[in-house]
Amino acid sequence: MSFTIATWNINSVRLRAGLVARLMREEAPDILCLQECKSPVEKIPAEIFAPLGYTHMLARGEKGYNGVAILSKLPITEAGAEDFAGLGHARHIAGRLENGVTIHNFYVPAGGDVPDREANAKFGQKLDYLAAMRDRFRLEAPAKSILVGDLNIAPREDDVWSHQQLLKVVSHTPEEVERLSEVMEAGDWCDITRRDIPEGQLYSWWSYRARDWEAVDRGRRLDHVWASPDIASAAHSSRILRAARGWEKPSDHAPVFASFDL
DNA sequence: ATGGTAGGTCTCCTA
Repeated sequence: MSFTIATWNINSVRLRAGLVARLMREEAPDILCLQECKSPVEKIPAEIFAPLGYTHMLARGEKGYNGVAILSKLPITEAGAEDFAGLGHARHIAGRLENGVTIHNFYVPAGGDVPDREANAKFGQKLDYLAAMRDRFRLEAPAKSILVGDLNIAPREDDVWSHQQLLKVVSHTPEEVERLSEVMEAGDWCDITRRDIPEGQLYSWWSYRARDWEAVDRGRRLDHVWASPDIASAAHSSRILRAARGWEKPSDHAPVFASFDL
């Protein structure tokens, strides 16, 4: 069995339902994981996605914040939605395919502006969230599992436009990068995107605030596809659809893809 | 050094 999975921080699934439909028509991933849906589950426009073949939906939502959804052409059943670090936010949902593969879809807290948990509670929440993810995967080593989402951390020097200039910017601080590597080591996860594309600058997010995001190209790789070690070798063809950042009324994130032959 | 844009919502909070 082969399938393609994509992860995309959509920044309002209702405002950008048309862009989701465009991605479904033009790229047709079998499974599309969304973050920042910013919608209660019952107001997600599933009726737009079902006619395009995405007849299965798993989701957690809140009124104006967070929210995660898995839209799938393949049958998928819910395999839990966990409240890491007890924040009470809709930041995780898991599903299981008929072949037994588990898919974790995460929206890790952004962490505010100041990288100091004393001065900024949101940064502390981000670190706590990552510690809870780490503990979860230490407790139960993931098998036949894929982890995707907006992890809000760009771990490598070539995952940001300037390593030096971002060392004290939330998303690329050494403390966050260390926490993310602890999550990865706890589950023995493989960073599929970087295994497939090991060289060169690679970004999945460009700020709305840049005057000309494409020319300036000050991006960060915040969105990730990981696999457990038993299925990592089945993954291939990773890519980031940078063009989607240039669509009309775009999300500030581009979708990240990987395919699996299982 | 600063401010820049975007979305959602009981007008400011979050990213």
